[in-house]
Amino acid sequence: MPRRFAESLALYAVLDDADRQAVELAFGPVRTVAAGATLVERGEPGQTCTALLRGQAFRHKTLRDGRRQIMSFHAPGDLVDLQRLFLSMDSSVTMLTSGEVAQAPKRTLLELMAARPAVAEALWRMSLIEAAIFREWMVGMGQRSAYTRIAHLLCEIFTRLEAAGQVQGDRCPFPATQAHLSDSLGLSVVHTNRILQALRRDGLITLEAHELAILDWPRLAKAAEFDPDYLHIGEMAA
Amino acid sequence: MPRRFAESLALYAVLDDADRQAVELAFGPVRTVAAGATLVERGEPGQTCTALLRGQAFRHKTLRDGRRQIMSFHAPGDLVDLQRLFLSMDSSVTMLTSGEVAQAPKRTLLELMAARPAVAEALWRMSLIEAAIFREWMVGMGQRSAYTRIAHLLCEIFTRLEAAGQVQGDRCPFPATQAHLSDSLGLSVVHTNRILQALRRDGLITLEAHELAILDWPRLAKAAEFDPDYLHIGEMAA
DNA sequence: CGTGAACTTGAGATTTCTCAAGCGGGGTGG
DNA sequence: CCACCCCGCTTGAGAAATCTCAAGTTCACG
Repeated sequence: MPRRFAESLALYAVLDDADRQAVELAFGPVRTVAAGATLVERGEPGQTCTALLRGQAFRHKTLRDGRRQIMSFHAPGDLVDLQRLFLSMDSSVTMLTSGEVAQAPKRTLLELMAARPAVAEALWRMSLIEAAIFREWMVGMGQRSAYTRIAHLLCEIFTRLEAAGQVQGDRCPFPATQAHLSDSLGLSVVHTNRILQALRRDGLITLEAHELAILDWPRLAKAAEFDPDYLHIGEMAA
Repeated sequence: MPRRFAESLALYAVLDDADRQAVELAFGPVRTVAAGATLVERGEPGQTCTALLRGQAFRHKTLRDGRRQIMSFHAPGDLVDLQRLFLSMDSSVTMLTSGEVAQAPKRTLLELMAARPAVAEALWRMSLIEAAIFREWMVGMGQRSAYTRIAHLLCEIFTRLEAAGQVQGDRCPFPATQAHLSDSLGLSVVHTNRILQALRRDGLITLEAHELAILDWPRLAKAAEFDPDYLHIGEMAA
C-alpha cells in the first residue's frame, strides 16, 4: 500500500485537487530499494528530492571512528531530504527495511512552491515539525533518564506511525535494532537492552520479530513524560 | 549598532534592493527589551514574528519539575520564532542580555514570501540551518564527552557570532552563565564548571566577565571535533 | 556595606559504559 | 537438507563519567 505522496503531504496543509495532481506529477517512477540501501549520502549536492513511499529509513551522521548518531526515523510519506532544496546534505539517509521511493527534481519542486502557496505551506510545516522533533530529542538526551528516554522514543514512533497509517490495534512495525535505538538515544547497546527488558518486565510493551506492541499506553506515556504536542499532528491553521 | 534585519537576512540568499526594502517595511518599530525578558512564550499562537536586532537570547523548554533544556542560542539577525509562521510555539525564547527586537505581522511575512521568492529562499535557508544546528547538538549530546561537547559549543558560538559581526579579534561577548551552558549540553553545573576549568588549564580559552576569548583555535577546534560545515555559512547556491 | 547570583570545591553516590563472553535464529553454501 | 556462520540479543562484572549534595567564595550591584 504505497500511499501516494500527495496524500501524505495533504496531512500538512489543505491541498486542493490541482495541488495534489501537480505534486504527483513532480515525482518520477516508483523505485524499489533494499534494506540497508543508502538513499542520500552526506555531502552530495544532488538535483532531486526523495519521498519515502513504503518502508522505513533513518537519518544519521557517522563520525570517523565509527560512532554514529541517528537523528530521525522516517515513515512512509516523509520527504527524507527536503533540506536539499536549499542546502547541501550534512547527514545521510539509509533504509531500515526494503521499500519504495520516488524522486522529484529540485527545480520542479521549487517552481511548485512558488506557484502553489498551499504546497509551500505543507512543505514548511513538514520541515518545521521535523525540527520540533529534533528539539524534543534534545530534551530527552539532555534531561531524561535512559528509561524515560527509550519509553519516549517508543511513544513517538508509535504515534507517528499511527499518523502514517501503519498501526494495527496496539501494534506497529518496528524494524530498528537495539543498536539503532542506542545510536539514536546516545546510549550503549548493553544499557538499551537492559532498559528494554525493564519496560517489558513492567508490562508496558512487547518488542519482538520487528514488531512493537504497546500493552499499556497510559502508563507508558506517563513513564515517558510523553506529550504529543510537539508533533503538531493535524495542526493546519495558518 | 542594531543592524537592520534585511541585511542579516541577505546572508542567506541574494536579495535585491526591492527585496530588502520590502523586508524592512514588514517590521514595526524597534523595541528595547531587558535581560531575562520573555520574547516568546510556549503555546501562544501570536500574530507576529520577532527579529532579534541587538543582544542575545536562547530558546528553551522547561519541564514541570524545573529541569530545562536549552535548544539554541540566538544572535543579532536571527528570527527567533520563524516557526510561528506555520505552527504554534512548542518552546519559549528568553533574552540573555538586554537588547532590541522588531516584529512583523505573520500575514505580511507570508505575503512577502509568496511575492518574493528570494525572501522565501532566505527564510527557508535560515530555518534549515537552525535544524542542522539542532542535529549537530544531538551528535554532541549523544556521542561526545563533556569536554568535547563544551569545546564544540564554544566553537559554534564563536563562529556564529563571527558571522553576525560580533567578534573582535579572538574575543566575543558571552553572556550565558555556566547554568545556561549546562542546560544546553545536558550536564550538571558542577561538571560544566570543572570542564571549563580544564579548558582554561589547557590554554584553550579564557571565559570571564561575560567575554569568551579563544586562545588557541586550532587546538580547540581539534579537541571539539569541530567541522563548521553544518553551519552552512555563506552557502547560498540554489 | 549588604545581598544574591554565579562560580568553585570536596566527597560520596549513581548511572551508564566497556569489555568479554555466550546464546539463538535465520539465511546460505555445500 | 543440513551445518555453519553471522547478526542481533543477552548476561555478568568491573570501570568510568557524571551527578548530587553540601558548603564556601567572589563579585557585581543596590
